[in-house]
Amino acid sequence: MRLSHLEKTCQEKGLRMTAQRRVIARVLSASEDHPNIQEVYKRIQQVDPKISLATVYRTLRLFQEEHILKRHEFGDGIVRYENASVEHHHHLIDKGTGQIIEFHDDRIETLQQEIAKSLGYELVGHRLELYGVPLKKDKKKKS
Amino acid sequence: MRLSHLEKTCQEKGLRMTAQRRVIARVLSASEDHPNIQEVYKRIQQVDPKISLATVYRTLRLFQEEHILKRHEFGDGIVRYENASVEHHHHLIDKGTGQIIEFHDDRIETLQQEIAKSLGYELVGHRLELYGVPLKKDKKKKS
DNA sequence: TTATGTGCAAATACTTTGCCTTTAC
DNA sequence: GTAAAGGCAAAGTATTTGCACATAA
Repeated sequence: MRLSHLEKTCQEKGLRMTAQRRVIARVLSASEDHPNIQEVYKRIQQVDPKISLATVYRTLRLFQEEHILKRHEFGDGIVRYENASVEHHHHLIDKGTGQIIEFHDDRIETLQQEIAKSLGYELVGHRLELYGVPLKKDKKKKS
Repeated sequence: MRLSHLEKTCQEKGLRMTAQRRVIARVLSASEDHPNIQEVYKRIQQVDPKISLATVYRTLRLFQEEHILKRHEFGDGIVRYENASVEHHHHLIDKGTGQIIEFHDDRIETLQQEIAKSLGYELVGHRLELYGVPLKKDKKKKS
């Protein structure tokens, strides 16, 4: 197959597929990390340097509105994007290196539903981020 | 007593207390919501219209760095502040009205510690936001 | 064909900074 | 007295928009 996952998603949503959107969709499909706009733009430039920053902004906003992308802001004020089609998960951010680790935990999900309900709400979304530093495992060679 | 809570905190931290900082600390002490900068500025203006926006920015940043305030961004791109001295809690945001409800739940806290640990990290911070819509309680008058 | 998308530059936030004046300690 | 803080306007960033041209369907 020649279409990237995101290209297919765009088609399914009935979005008009221009060359620019194709490139942007491909770049994002290929991204397994959480790039910010500048990074996305840089990657796009490497494929087609003609694509303007305005188009990138417009397209990322469109993809966001269509729930093709998720927008994040991990406490450093920088907006990042992530392919929304990947399985539901949360993030643990390494305060030292900035590395982002994805995780999922059903107990948390259940608990959140429960809490929302107890407050009189139906949960329609949530955001959970953990910030941590690596555990010191000096005791690696446990006697 | 004449000093607001935040004024005292500032003194404890050894911050130089200017008239402007006093006003800003008082306004924030009196705020029980989660105002954004514009709102904070407006409230400050009502006390002392001479205080400049630059000073508000500088002071809010300072208070943040000193852990006197907490910075939030609840998904709408607007930066909001909250008195950091209040007890630890999380937020549930009403997607309809934007109303912010605070809650605390020890089970969540414990679970988060556990998850971080299982990923090899020591938890040093976290962020949890729930987004919900009011439950329909039509059955209010349960037969 | 024709509504929609794009590139470019200008406009609009929002936030920080330089510099000179003011002030807390 | 002196280092730190404030006011103001200018400078940065980040993002959006107006408009003429290009293009997908």
